[in-house]
Amino acid sequence: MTFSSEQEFLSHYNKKEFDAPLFTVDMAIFSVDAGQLQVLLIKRSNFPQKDKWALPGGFIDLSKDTDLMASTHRKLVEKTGLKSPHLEQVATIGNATRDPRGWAVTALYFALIDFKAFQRIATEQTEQNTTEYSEWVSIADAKKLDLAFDHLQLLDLAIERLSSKARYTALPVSLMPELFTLTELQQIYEIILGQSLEKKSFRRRMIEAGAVEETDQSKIAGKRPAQLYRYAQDSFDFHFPRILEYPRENSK
Amino acid sequence: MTFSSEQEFLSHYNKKEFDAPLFTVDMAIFSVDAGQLQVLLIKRSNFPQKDKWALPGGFIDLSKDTDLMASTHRKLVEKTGLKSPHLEQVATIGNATRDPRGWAVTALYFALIDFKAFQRIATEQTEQNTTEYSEWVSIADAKKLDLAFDHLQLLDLAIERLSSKARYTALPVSLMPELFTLTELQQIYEIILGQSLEKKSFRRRMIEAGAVEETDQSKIAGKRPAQLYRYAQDSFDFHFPRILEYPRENSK
DNA sequence: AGAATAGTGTCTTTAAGACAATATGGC
DNA sequence: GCCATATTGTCTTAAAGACACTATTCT
Repeated sequence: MTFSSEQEFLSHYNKKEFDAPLFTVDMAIFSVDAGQLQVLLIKRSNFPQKDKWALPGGFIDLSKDTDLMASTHRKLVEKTGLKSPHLEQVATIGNATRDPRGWAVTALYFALIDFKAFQRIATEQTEQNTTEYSEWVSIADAKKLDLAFDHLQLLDLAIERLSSKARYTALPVSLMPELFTLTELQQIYEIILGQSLEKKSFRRRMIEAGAVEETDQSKIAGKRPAQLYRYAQDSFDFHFPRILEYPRENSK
Repeated sequence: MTFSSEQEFLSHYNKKEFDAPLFTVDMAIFSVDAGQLQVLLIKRSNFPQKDKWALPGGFIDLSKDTDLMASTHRKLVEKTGLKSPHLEQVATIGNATRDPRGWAVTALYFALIDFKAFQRIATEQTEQNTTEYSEWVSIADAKKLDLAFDHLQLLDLAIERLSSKARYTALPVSLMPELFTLTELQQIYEIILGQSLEKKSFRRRMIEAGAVEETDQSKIAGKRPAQLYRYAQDSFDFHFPRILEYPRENSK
């Protein structure tokens, strides 16, 4: 059948005639608590892979979601109640075997949220509007679970992206509350990178590159009070001029 | 309807019951010729957007393609005849308005190929097995065209990824033949970055980081013969320790 | 005073940028 | 010898790493 115009073509077009892959979005929602990087997992309440732990995600709602980011954002709000955390696409994985229902594609995102803010919201909305049970799991524990589908691999991709971006961006600031001390921020970086950082270099880098700015407040928590800083850039994707190095050989 | 086992669920599952977005892969195939970055565009021979220039791409073949990369690779081979160029995912874009047929998602890739190798293959297989007309277009020209769908935006994304990776990886080497001179390689970098680079810094960087290695051959092309080098890493994703800087203020 | 945490001084190191100088081969 | 292009020498600069030192508060 041939058509003489775009309009005529479109009026005859029926996408159900074609075999399309399943398409979902999945996300790794990260947070830091108890000195460890945590990820929010849900327990699947439906087939397939019922009762397994999985990354939150699901199908696009073609009538509600205007674009991929909006769809992911909607799911994130449903799970956490948080409106504007950092959300970023990691990769898109698709193959014939990852889902027993058939050829399936997933767009993988990761989100970074402040654990304290999540707790505040979670206690407010006592009744979660989700039927799925969810839980924060440390990365170390998550890697030991038998996650649904290829979600272990997806989780690895997301962690790798996060830690590689922590080497040259201010991204980890999005895991912090509005005001924070540089020591607190450094601890978050160290958890993400799995490596300890030089205090002086870290502070100099943050301040001199203009990533953070002093506030007039300080935080008293036992010992010497610490200066509170706030993030001083528009985007968490702020790039430092250089990468954080891996530890040098000859350091004691 | 409830199911008592995964098997029972799957035997009743019919994906056509659900409304899924259209899913395609698209790619920006880059090459350098005549001192300019070029992209391979095809002229669409079917509706929708018939007769418009577009990035090569299309639907997944669920029976032939094992995964997304394989599908993209197959399309790339169909267009260029080249088997193992660099191929990399850039991003996945999906929304309700980018395709008149409905909610559509595309996984965008870019490929880097040696223009000379392409010409050689193209003349070998005189009869291209593609019905679509394709043509190399310089980036400057491509940006002036009224490309199909949101392909102008996709092209921009791919170019941005390429040039940002040229700042800290050896990726542009994949646009070169097996053996090349450092001056030739530097020219490619300069075209991609749209910026001239310091000769000494460039050579030192390439050699000292171990990205390239001398061969015992040299190239005579008129004036002083130049040493031929080959790439000395496994992956084109080799990272240099630092980024190439933007030109300094006080340089003459 | 002592402990613990916050914050600074300052020397070293690494790799890039600037730019002048030298080398090689064709004509 | 002259020109064009290839290649090197070497000084400067930017920002990170190392590590010791000082500062502030609590008990």
